[in-house]
Amino acid sequence: MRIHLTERQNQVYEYLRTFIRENQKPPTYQEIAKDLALASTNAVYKLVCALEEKGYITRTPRVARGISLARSDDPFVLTETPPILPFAGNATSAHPERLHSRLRGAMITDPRLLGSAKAEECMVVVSGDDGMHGIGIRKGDFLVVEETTWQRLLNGELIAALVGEQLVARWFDFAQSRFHLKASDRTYRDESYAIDSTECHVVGRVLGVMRKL
Amino acid sequence: MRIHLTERQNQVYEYLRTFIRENQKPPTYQEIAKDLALASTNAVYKLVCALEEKGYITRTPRVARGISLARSDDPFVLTETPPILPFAGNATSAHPERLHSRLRGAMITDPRLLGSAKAEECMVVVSGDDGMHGIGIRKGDFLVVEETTWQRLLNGELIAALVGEQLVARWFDFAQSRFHLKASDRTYRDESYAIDSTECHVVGRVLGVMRKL
DNA sequence: TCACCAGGTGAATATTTATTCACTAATCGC
DNA sequence: GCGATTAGTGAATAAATATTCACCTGGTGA
Repeated sequence: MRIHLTERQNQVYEYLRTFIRENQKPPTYQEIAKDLALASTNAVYKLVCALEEKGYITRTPRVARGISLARSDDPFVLTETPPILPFAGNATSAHPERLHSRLRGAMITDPRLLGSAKAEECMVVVSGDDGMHGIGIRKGDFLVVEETTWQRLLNGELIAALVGEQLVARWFDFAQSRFHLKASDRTYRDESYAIDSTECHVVGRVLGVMRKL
Repeated sequence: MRIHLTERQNQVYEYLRTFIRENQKPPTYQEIAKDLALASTNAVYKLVCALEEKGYITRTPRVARGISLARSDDPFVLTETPPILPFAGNATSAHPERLHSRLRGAMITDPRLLGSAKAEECMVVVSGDDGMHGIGIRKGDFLVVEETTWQRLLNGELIAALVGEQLVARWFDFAQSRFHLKASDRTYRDESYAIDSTECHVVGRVLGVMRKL
C-alpha cells in the first residue's frame, strides 16, 4: 500500500514529522501553507490527500489538526512511548520502601530489555558491589529489575536484593525455609537469610543491564 | 510557580497527559467536556485556565487544540524524543558500509548513555567475541558506539572494530603507523594492523553497554 | 452570616480551520 | 500534439473550535 512519493510529497511528509515532534501537535493547513511558502491552502490540501492515499498519513475529516502519521513499520518512528522506568535511590533492607520514595529520577530503556515484563512493574537500580563479575555485572551498573516477591522466584534466577545497606545482584536459591544468595565470584561467600530477616530484602528479577562507560 | 492542584484539576491534568500520548494531539474543549462528562465547554475552559495559571500547561490563545503540557521537571514526562539508534546488522572489515546498509532495526537508549555524543553519530552493534570479560563486556552484548574515524581516537580508548567477520570491543592504541587492539583477557593476544588494512576497520568509541538477560 | 472561591449549566459569538469550486501551468508518457 | 498527473492560485463556505457573558451551587474561612 506504500507507493513511492514524489519529491514534493516527500518534503511535506518530512515537514509533518518534524512539526509534530517539535510542537506536540499536527499543523493546520494554513500553518503548512505558511511554512512551505504556499499561497493557497488548497495546494496543501491536495498534497496531504495524496499522502493519505499512499498510506503515509491518516486524516480525520473535518477535525482541526486532524493529520496524524500512519502507524509505520519504520523502526525510527516511535508509535508508542518507550518504557520510562523509575530510577531508585538509596535504601536499606530494613527500609526497602525507600527504593520508591527516594527516586533519583527516571531512565529510558528499549522495550526489548523488558521482555514480557510490564513496565509498571519494573525499575532501575544500581549494582552496589562486585560479586557478579563472572556474568559481566559490575559495581555501578544499572540493573533493570522486574519487581516481585521472593515467593514468585524460581531457584537459580538472577535477582537484585537489598542486603543491609547494599543493593546486590545474586543468584537466588530457596531451601529449608531460607534464602540463599550466591555470587559468581569465589571470593564472595554464599549468604543465607531467614525469610523474615531484615538483613535481606528481595527487590526482584534482573532483566537487563546498562552501563555508561 | 507550581501551586498544588485541586482534586478536579488533577483529574483534568492526568486526562490531558494520557489523551496527548494516545492521540498524538491535544484535545479540543468539546472533546474534553465529552470525556469528562461535562455539559458545558465553559467548565472545561475554566479548569484549563486554572491549570495554565498554576504552570502545568501552556495555552496558545485562539488556536485549535492549543493546549500543550508545560515543560516539566517531572522525569516521567518526555519532553524530547529519546535517542533512537540504528541497530547494525552483519558486516565485515572489508565491507564496513554494510553496518549501515544492513540494519536490523533500531534501539532506544537513555540519553545519558550517550554523554555528549550526538545521537545522529551513534549506533548500536553486537559484541562478537569474549575478549573483554575483564571489563564486563560479553559476547552478545549491545554496544552503544559513537562512530568516528581512527584519526580522532586517543590511545587507551575503548573502541568497537570490525576484525574480519567479527565485531569486537578492544582498547585502542596507535603507534608506529599501526593500530594495536588490546583485549582485557590474557588468552586473547594483542593484534596489530596497518592503517589501511582490510582486516581491521574502526567503527568508533564504545560509550555504553546494554544486555538482555 | 457573608464574601469568596472552585465547579458547573446554557447559550451566543468571534475565529480558526477544513473543504470545495473554478481555473492556470508545467511535466511526462505516448 | 494530447490526455493524465502533479503542483499551484484565489476565493467562498461550512464546520469546528475557542472564548465570553449571565447565572447557579455547595463549601469554607473570617
